[in-house]
Amino acid sequence: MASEKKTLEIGDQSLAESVAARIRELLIAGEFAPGQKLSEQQVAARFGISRNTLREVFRLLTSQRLLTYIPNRGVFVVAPDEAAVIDIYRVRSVLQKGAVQAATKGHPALARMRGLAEQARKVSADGDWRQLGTINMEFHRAMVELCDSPRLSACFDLVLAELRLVFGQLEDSAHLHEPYIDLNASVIRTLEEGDVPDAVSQLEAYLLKSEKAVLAALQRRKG
Amino acid sequence: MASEKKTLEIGDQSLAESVAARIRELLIAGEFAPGQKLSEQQVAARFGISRNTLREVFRLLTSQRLLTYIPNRGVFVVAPDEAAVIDIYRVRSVLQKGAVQAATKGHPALARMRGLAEQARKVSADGDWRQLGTINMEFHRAMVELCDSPRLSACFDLVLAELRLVFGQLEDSAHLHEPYIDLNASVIRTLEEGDVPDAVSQLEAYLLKSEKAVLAALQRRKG
DNA sequence: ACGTATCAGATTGTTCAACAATAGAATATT
DNA sequence: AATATTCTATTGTTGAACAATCTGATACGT
Repeated sequence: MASEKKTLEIGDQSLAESVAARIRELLIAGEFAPGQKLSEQQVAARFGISRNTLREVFRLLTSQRLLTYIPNRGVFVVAPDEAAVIDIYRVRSVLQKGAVQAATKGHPALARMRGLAEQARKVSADGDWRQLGTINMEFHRAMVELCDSPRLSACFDLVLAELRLVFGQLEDSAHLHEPYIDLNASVIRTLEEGDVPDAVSQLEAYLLKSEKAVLAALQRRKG
Repeated sequence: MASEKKTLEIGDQSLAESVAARIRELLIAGEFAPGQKLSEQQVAARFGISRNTLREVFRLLTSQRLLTYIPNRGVFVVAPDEAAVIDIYRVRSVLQKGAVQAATKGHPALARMRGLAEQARKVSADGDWRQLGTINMEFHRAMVELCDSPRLSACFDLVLAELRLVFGQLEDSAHLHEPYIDLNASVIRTLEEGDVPDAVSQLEAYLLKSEKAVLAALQRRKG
């Protein structure tokens, strides 16, 4: 392994946290194979930190479910299977449906959702799938923020990071977001009109479709 | 600080994890004051572990929201305020309502709920408030397990641990569970009859009442 | 050949001692 | 009194060391 460059090293956080953030990006970008073992020595050397500090990093990422920790064996990149994906979408279903039902007129998150839906439409023209994925994620994050609950948002962020990891581990994650641009736009429109039941059913359709697509892609890759 | 005894030291887990579990128990038991600073040296000495290992412990407990970590300042016992309690109950509302709506006939969690409701009634006769609290918590944990989602259960466990911490920090947490024995029994009965909407509304009533009681006790103590 | 015991090497688990970096308090300065 | 300036205790991080555990290879017996 070559030595890592420090990209934009602005250190308002501790070393452990910034390295954790860097590794997290690498994980989500699919730079590591699912199930791959991360040796303490190698990773510590690669990022130029000590083993002790790296261990804190590993604890951090393990608690975010991006790494798996097996006592006396070491740390491994998570390898989400079918069950994990199903569970992730179950969480999404509960949290996002709860969010839509908790939506109130004029909530700031609604404006953000609208802005992101429009942004998605613009970006989709260029074909920048990577950014489209990011915008899509932000759209759904904003949806959960309708709950005004830091804890629910934190839980959702965790699950979303896991899902991004899955995307990164797939080959053809490119077109995985495109079909949903219109669905998102429709959801926010319906929501702004105040028709909650309709918004919920649209959301359910979205989640079901998305889950199927991810499961199919996963099976194509692994199964 | 005196040195801690090792109670039931069965080490199937790493030292860091077992110490984390011990400190967690102390926190929930209210042994530390809210907002109290935990010095690395002192705590490490008290539990007979090195600073490095203790740092892993702190990371663990911080990720479980039982400790607050301020860079370069140290680690502090969380001091949940009104906003935190409100947020905790918001999470409960979303998760537990979602669980009840996802309930299926004959789900094993239903049987556990019934058993725990009966157990609660028995224990309440003795006046063992501590155990009653534990049983009550287990009842609601079982409810969330209706979702069959490890991730939702994990999220709920976190929030429940926080809530237990709040109870521990209050003076008169004794009678905080008693009024709900009947409500719990009623919820599970209704649920087994398959009347989901009614169960949801009973649950809403439970949560509202409980939240108010906790907020009142919190205000009484701090206010 | 097959399963098992043994052993050596590598990796993790944990500690310790040291030093740099930072925050908070105490002191001095204007 | 308000602001600078030490001083000191604590956190942040490292490197080396050793114990405990796992892995894989070799040797053994059936």
